[in-house]
Amino acid sequence: MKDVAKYAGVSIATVSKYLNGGNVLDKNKELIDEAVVKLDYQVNVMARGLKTNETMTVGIIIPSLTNLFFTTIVSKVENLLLQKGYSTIICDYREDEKLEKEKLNFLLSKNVDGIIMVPSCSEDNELINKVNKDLPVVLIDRNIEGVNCDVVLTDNINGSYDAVEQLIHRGHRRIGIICGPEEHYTAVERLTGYDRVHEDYNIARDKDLIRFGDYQIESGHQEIINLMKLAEPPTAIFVTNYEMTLGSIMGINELDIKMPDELSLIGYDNLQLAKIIKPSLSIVTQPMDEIGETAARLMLKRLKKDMSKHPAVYRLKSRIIIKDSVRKLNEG
Amino acid sequence: MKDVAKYAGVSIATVSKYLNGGNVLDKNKELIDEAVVKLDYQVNVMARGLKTNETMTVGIIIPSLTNLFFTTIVSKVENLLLQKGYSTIICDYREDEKLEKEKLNFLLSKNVDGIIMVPSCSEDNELINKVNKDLPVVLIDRNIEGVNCDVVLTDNINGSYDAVEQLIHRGHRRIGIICGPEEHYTAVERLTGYDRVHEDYNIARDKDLIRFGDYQIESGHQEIINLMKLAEPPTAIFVTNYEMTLGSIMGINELDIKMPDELSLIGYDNLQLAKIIKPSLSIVTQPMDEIGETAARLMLKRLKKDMSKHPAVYRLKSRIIIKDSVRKLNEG
DNA sequence: TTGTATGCGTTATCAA
DNA sequence: TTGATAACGCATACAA
Repeated sequence: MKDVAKYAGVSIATVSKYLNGGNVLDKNKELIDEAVVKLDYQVNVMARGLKTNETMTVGIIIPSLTNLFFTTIVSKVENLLLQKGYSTIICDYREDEKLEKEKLNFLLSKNVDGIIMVPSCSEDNELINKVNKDLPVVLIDRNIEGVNCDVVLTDNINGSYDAVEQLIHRGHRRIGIICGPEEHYTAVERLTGYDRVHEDYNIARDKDLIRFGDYQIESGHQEIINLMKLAEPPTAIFVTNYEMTLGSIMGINELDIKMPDELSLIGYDNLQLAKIIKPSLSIVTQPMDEIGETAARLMLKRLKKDMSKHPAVYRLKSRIIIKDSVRKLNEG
Repeated sequence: MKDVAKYAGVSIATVSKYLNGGNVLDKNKELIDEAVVKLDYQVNVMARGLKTNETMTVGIIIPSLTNLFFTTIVSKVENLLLQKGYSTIICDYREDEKLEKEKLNFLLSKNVDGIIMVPSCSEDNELINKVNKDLPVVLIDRNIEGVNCDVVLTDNINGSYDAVEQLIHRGHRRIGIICGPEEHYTAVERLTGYDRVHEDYNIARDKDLIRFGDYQIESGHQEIINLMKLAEPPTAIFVTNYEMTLGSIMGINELDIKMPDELSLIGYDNLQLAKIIKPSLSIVTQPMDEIGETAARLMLKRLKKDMSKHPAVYRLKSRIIIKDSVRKLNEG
């Protein structure tokens, strides 16, 4: 900037003011513009940060960088924040709660301006609340009891409810579900939807039909085999995330089960996959781009010190798409 | 730090020196340690950076955040660099070359200390070389003609050669291959391996058996169908990345082709997938963790101004795993 | 070994 | 509108 000032024949203060949107004589504007181009001037983010106490950096913490659901959201967030000049430091904690805390501390030590995170299910609210006092925190996908920061969720309960209801409408009564880990936030919600629709339609639940996986491919594969090997297997199965959906399709192929004749299936999350599978797969899709967009906008708003409606809770709608993998059961 | 100095009753310079590994009287060490804990002191990365001219930040640029191969590598890199105190700013350019340049400039404007990137195949060497003059650049997965920076690659040619050779050893002569985009660095290499082994074994190539996809699920699905609908379909097919392998398995299911009786298949990249598919899938796996580790170590070395053996080229070995999806063809 | 003093590149204040 | 100047928090050269 010193060089620019010298080249343009004005003071440093004038350059700084102009570059930050201040008013300057037209003559000087031109001079400075020219100098900036000529000298290829770039602001020193460190020096600016030292003064403004802002790093223009947002930390993102997710459970895994190899989970398509999270990385799709992160990709959206990253691109939106970058458009506003913000860097994102993306950390994954590999589903390890100890690592989660480490990454959080790391981001804090790097003086990020805000944090967007998908917390582990046992993350404690005190820590989050404490962090949230110093800088904006936006939670994604999972809420934490007693936490008072912004959060962007999907309506897992209704999504699950609607999916199972579609099966019921088509005459299914023995409906299996492959859930995520028993204490997991979204897993609990999705199971709740399944429970409620059974209650509402007065259908007794069979414990054997409710399986808990770990949201990984292999458990989807294993649990669908367990379900289909029951003495009285389900006529339809609802699988509650992408990885397990993938696994269950492998299982169906392995057992040579005809879909939808011998089994109706509704999967989760990946539209692309749904189109490729034959018969075309019915799924519940979460609006990943919208989730990312909402989280990014919310964060940008907070970064501008706009704390209106804090804490904000967004419940985005998931969408259910019924395709050929579901058939109507003949009564009797 | 001023506060720490005051609390400990020493000068700022003493605190700074101690905190940076300098020698200080034991008595003062204790005092400073106590003050640091008491005041929960954290260095101001901006102020430090302003002095040292280092941001302790490495930029990572990849084509896509939704590609498992890249995100696995990135996850490894991120974790290793963090252990040394480095942040990573991860950018994806969504396979868009224009966006790629934007992201590169963005990272430069953020004064990152180094850049690790998977370049688009048409990235120009001049730009990279220019950047590489100012800060260390490590290329991953794809090399660029005429570029003089460090690069970490997989031996695609040999990996492909070995895979196809295994098929030949088992009596296959009509071997299909589903490649990536025609100009793509790794796609060209993997096709070269296919070509060479055909030459070495004196097997004529049939153009119809060589298909070009785009490394996405759908093209794997489409091309395997094209291959199997040939008047004289191949007895074995080699699919050259993960997404297309996924797609081709969908296609096999759709066409109800019995594997390996009617078709032998070798896929790519995902060990987990290979274990789940029935019959168990033969694959070529790239050492993703090793790639990430090598790139991270190389970057750390360059960041320490150790420029020995520059530019370094690493060619990591891929591994071929033959499982039940490949069968021995009866001669005659 | 310790402390004083300087400067890193900005932004912001205030006088001109 | 402009410019001189202080301050941000730290690292370091140099003097003590």
